[in-house]
Amino acid sequence: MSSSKICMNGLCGAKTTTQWKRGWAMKAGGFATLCYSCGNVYDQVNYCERFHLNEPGWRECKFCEKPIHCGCVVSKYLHECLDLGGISCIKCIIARGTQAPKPTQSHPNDLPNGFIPFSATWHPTIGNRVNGGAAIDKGRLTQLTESIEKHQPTPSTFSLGHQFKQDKTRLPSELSIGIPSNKDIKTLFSNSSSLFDNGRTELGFSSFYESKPEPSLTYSLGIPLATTKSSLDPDSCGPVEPEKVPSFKQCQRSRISFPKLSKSGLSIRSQSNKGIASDNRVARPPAEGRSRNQLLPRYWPKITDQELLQISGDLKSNCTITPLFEKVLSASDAGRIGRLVLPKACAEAYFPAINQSEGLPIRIQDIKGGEWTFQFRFWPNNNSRMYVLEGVTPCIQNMQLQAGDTVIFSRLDPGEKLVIGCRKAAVPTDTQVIFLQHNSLFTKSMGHEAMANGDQKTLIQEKKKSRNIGLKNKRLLMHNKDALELKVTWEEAHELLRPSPSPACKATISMIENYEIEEYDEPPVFGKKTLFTVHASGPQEQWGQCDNCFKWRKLPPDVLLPPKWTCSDNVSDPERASCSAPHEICTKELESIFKLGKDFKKRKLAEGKVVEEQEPSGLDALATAAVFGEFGESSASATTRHPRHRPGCTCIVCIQPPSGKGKHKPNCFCNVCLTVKRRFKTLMLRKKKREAEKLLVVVESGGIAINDLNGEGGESLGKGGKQLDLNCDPIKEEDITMVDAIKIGTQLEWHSALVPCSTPEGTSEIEGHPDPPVVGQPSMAPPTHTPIDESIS
DNA sequence: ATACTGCATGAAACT
DNA sequence: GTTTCATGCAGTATC
Repeated sequence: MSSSKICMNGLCGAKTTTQWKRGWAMKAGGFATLCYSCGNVYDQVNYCERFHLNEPGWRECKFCEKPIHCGCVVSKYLHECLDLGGISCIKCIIARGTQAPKPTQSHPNDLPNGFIPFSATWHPTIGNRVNGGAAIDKGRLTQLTESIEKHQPTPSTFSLGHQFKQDKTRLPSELSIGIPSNKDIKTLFSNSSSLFDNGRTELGFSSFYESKPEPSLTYSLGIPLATTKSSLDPDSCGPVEPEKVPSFKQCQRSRISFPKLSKSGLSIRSQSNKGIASDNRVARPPAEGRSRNQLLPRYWPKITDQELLQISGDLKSNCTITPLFEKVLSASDAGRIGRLVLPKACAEAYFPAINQSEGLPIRIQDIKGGEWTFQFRFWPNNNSRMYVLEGVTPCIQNMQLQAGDTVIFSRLDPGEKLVIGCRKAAVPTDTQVIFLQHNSLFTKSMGHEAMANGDQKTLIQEKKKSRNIGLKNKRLLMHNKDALELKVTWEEAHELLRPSPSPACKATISMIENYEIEEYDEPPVFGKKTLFTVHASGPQEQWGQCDNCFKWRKLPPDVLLPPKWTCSDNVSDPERASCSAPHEICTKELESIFKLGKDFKKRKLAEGKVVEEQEPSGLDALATAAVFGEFGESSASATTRHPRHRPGCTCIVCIQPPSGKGKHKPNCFCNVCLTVKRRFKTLMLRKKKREAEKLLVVVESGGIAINDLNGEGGESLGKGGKQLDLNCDPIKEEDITMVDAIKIGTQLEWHSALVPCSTPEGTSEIEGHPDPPVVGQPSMAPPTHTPIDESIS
């Protein structure tokens, strides 16, 4: 359909509109006409068919002096108020019609002349119509109003615009009333794509899918919130076919001149049914604005009526507040950088249009009445824009917000002043997700995928959907203090893993880079937690607690306890294989041990920042543990490594010096560093000795000249002899040349020069070790193997 | 060394 | 495949 007529919507500006779309069927015959540009709806005589004004045209809201169209729901200055047959001025939000909250002061233009609220009608073409209904007189209107006040059932609304997008979530009963089927609508609107681009179509039809009372969000701050549970007389629903007759509830329509219920709202309630996010927030489509229908539901304001009233009360102003959108603060939003990323659609819909990247300063009021000035600007981004508010830190801090909390932007009318509000995140949100994710991971690692039951998955999905902290905030999640705590717990959990007690469960031992790897066909089980004490000069001890008498029994360090363990299982110490046996050491000493263990854990937590930076270097933690063992009288902590490698263990895995951040200093005298130095020195001396002997044999037999050795054997050291290839096994004599030995000796001297070798007394003996040396710093190649438990985690 | 700035990147969401 | 947006990062400014 095309014509050259001018759009009647004075704000459309589409004076040259040449294309008109066919809208829905008119009860008078034919089809409504839609303005291609603004989506405004006209019938064939160019005026809105919705309210059937006696005299089409514009009138003025005498309250706010804004022009009011004939009642066309797409009029910029006329709020949708279809649900109960009323209209409201979008500027002053004072509604008139059957369901308007009664203003404390009468609107001068109350029930304008000629205004007749619509009611549902039946149209032979598209079935029940819930808009553009029959004309009724004022007497009938009064009657309806009384009926509404009498019944007050639970209204709900649904808008067609949403229906198209959110078809999947509609309740089965949703279209049981006089609403065209999707097919009908799609047919009718097959050429009306722009209709959904400007957010107007949603005003055209209403439906019902919520059973919960949804109060109107039409507020005037000077007006007490009226209870808007309401109804219409079923008669007003107009003639409909019996099988299509809407229920009483369906027939009435809540008067929403504001963001209405949405799919999201429903979704949230579904969540609440599952015990998550159990608030009664309902996401509402945003208020009028440019491209408002493009706003993602997650940005729809989920502000409760009480909160709105609270804000209204806080502002102590006789104004109307309109929630526009909200956003969950990301880590970067709430961070010190002071930049709040605005959803593009929201920024373009509700903030001033800006052409320059620098943007412009924008004043936003908080709910306490304080004024903040932010820089509203954008950055070019992939042929698009990224809108930010700069300088929000003071405001965020003032409101004591952090990542995960929500800021809500609203508009204060008259004056179109922006207001920023907030909502704190629910407490369990983050940890819940982390726990579940960890739980899922853990389950998986144990080979128990089946254990990740549907509830958990659902829970995770729900949380993901809710996006309180989105997936893009993984880092935030893991840097959370709770997460750190959890991480430690996770490591501890690893420690408790035991091979399945099943007799059929036998270990398959394979060698990977000279390390024994035990593999089991069956998933591990949790063992009993024990405590280890490490003395600098003595052997490490393990302590296990009896499940019966709760006494602590000393155990050999390599014993792994089953989940249930009692004194009678203490085969290693027959004297204390009974609960009646006394404690091995006095209670005070035990307390001391446990306190040290706790202190160690506390310290670990306190060093969370360091842990963050160093993660996932569990070896560093081991080194720390080793230091702890050396300098403390004794230490007790749960090992965080493979069960075989306890604190104090000096095997090649555990003694690897730290690398990267958190390196030990050259003059560090910790157990790890001293052991490494000692072993390296011993090894090199032994090599020197062997090579000298070999050379002697060669020289004596008139063999190879020394210079010739440079060509082959020297390669592994590099031309400058500065690089040492420790991937070769230095024990293999055939790989070592005299030059190698000399150069290695030089390396050792150089290393010694860096690290004053002040070997403690009693540790100066030459020590051999079957493992190849792995030295981290400063010029050594990193170890090539992956520690066992790191590969697990 | 630290803070600020403007853009780039890539995962996730969306179409 | 495209868009959005959280965050990284390099260059620059400031202390």
